[in-house]
Amino acid sequence: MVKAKRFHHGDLKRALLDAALEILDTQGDTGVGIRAVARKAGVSHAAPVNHFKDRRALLTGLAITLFDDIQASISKRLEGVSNDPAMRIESVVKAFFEYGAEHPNRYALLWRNDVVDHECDEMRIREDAVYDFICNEIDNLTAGRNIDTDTVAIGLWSMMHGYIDLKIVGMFEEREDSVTGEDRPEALIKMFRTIFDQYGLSSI
Amino acid sequence: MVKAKRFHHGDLKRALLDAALEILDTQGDTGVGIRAVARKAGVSHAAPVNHFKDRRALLTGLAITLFDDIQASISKRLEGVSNDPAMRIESVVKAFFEYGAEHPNRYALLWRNDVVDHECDEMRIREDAVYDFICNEIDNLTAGRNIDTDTVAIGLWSMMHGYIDLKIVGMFEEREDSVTGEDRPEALIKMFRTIFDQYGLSSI
DNA sequence: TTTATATATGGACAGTGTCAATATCATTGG
DNA sequence: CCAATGATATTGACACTGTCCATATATAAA
Repeated sequence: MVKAKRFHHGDLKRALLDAALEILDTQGDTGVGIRAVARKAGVSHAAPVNHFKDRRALLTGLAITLFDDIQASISKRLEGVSNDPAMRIESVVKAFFEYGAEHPNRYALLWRNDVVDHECDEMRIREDAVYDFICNEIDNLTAGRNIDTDTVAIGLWSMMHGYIDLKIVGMFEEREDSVTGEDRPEALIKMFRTIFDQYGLSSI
Repeated sequence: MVKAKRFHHGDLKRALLDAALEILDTQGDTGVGIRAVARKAGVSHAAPVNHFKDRRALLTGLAITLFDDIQASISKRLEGVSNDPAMRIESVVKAFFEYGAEHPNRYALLWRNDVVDHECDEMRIREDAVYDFICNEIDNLTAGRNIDTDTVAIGLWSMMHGYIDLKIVGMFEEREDSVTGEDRPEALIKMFRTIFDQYGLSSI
C-alpha cells in the first residue's frame, strides 16, 4: 500500500505536479501543458493521462495542492496568534497577501475559471474551509448584533483578493502612500479595521 | 481617407475585433485565436498579422476596445447623476458591477496578465483615466483632511474588482444576504459608505 | 501461474501560433 | 496615364499542442 516506488515510475502523479509547479513559476500557466510536464518528469507524452485525464484536470489538481499550501501557511501563522478573532482574521489576510506577492503565478492560477474546475468537490471544500473559518471569526465579533456575516466576509475577501490580483496585473505600481508611508497591505488591513469599527465590532 | 471599404477586405481590423468579441463571449478567451478569428472574419489564417503581430497583440487590442466600452458606460451613467462626488463614485462602481455581471468573459479578459499587455500605453492610459477620475472625486471628499487618496482609491477598486472577479469564479454562489435581503452589490456599496463615513467623509 | 487491472509507450490526427515567400491591391510619383 | 512603391492578403511550411488509439509492460489478484 506504500505509494512510493510503485509501478513503472514510482509516484508519477506527484512527479507531474512537481514539474507542473516548476513550470508554472517560471513560465506561467500557459507553459503548463500535458506534454511539457511529461517531458520535465521524464516520461512519454501520453503518460499523464492515467493520472489527469485532461489539461484542465492537471491544472485543477495543481490548484488543489496550491490551496493546501495556503491553508498550511495560514495554520502556521495562527499558531503564534492570540484568540482575538480580529487578529486571527488578520493572519488569514496577511497569509494571502504574502502568498500572492511571493508566488503571483500560483495565486493567479487559483482563480482561472477556464482552466481550473471550481465546481469539483475537492476545490469547493478547500475554498469553503477558508471562507467558513473567516465567517466563524466574524461571528465571534458580531454575536447578537444584526449584522450579516456573509456580507462582511464577502467584503473582506473581495478586497483581499482584488488587491492581490490587481497588484499582480501591475495596476497599483507607482502609487505609494504619501501620508502614512506604510505598506499598502497594512493600509488596507487598517481600512478593514475601520469597517469593523463602524459595524460596532469594538474588539478589533 | 475613408476607412471603410478600402483595400481587399475593407476594414479588416474592425472585422477581426468583432469576430474576436463574438468568440470571446461564447467560448471564452481560450477560443480567441489568430486562426479562429481569421476564419470567422472570412480571411486567410495569416491575414491578421498585418493588424496584430501576435495573439497577445490581438487580445490586447480587444481588451482596449472593452475598456472603451466600460468608459462609455460610465459616461452614460454620469449624465443623470448629481455633482455629489459620492454619487459619482457610486456610478462608476455600479457600471463595473453591471459590466462584470453581463459580460463575465469580457471582464475576465481585462485582467489577464499573460495574454493582455498591461504595460503598453494604450492600456495604461485607459486604466489611469478611470483611476484618476475616482481619485479626483475622492479628493473632493477628503479635501483638507489628512487622508491618503490612493489608499482609499486602491481599497475601493480592490473591493470592486475582487467582488466581480470572485463572483465570476463562482465563489459567492449560495451565500445570500439573510439580514437585509438586498443585493450583494448594494450591500458592498453600503459597506464602502461606512468606510467613507469612518474616514470623516460625511457627504456620502 | 494465470488472469486481470493499472500504468506507460509510440503513433496518429486535427488544431494552433508564427514565419517566409508570393500574390494582389491602392496609392503615390513621374 | 503608367510605373513604382508600400500596404495588404494568400499559401505553404514548421514545430508545437491536446487528445485518442492500439500496443506493451508492470503490478495485483485469482
